[in-house]
Amino acid sequence: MLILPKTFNAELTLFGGQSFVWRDCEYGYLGLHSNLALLIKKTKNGFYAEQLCGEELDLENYFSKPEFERFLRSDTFKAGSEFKRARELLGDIFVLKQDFADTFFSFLLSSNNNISRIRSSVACLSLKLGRKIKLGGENYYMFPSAEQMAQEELSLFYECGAGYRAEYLKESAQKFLREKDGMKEMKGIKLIEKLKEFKGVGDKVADCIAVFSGKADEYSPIDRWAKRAILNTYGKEFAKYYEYRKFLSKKFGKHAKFAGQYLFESERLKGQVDTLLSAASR
DNA sequence: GTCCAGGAGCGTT
DNA sequence: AACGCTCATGGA
Repeated sequence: MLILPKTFNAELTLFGGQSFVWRDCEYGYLGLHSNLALLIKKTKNGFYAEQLCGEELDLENYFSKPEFERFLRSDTFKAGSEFKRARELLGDIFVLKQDFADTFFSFLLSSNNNISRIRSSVACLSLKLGRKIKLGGENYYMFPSAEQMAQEELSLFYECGAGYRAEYLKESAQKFLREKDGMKEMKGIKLIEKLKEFKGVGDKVADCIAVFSGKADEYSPIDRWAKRAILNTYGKEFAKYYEYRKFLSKKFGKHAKFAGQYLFESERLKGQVDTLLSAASR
């Protein structure tokens, strides 16, 4: 069991677009990876994470808790910094170290897509292909294994709303099986470059897979929100993806994944707040 | 009907 | 190396 602080922002951490395997449940939140199930109990006193099944997992490591605490003690996170202010507003956004295969397939679905559609496709794939587990008398379905993904027909992926990304899944699943052992020890930019060899994986998706599977703390994915945040916060704009990548890793070093996540969420929520305000004024 | 979403592939310049 | 077009799909 792992105690998470009261300041843990479960919504942004679990549903903010770094993971698509979490859902609400009676006690709090349920996370169904391909090989393990996690439960976060929400109580008046805080959050309690525990593992329900699967090969034993280091929960602190899954939530990057030690790294996050280091981030809080770092020069990047200091009085008056943009991150100190962001945390006061948004609480603790942890960056998960998820199963590599689950993260790989999830983010193949992410290009030119939105978070709720990605989640619904992941839920659909899990329902159709995933291992069934019984929890509290109810059936749940875990994320499909890579082996399972590799033997499916294209049509199955279309049925789950993957759209044109169905071909990414179909093609990359075969290659994933062949290459996963070779990628086991890779991390950082070397892993990112390797991932880009897969169909459907460009710069951004490669960063997502590497960072959100816990293999590249010194990077953070740069999507449209991150670009807007970097422009608004630091007045910087670049033509090339690798220039953004270099900017983040140079400025924030091993804390880049947390810095990037706070920039992303701050910018993304700014839009949502504007939407809510304009809706309220009408 | 149009626009947008944690973009990438592919052909043309 | 740098553009521009296209790719499903559901919600706003």
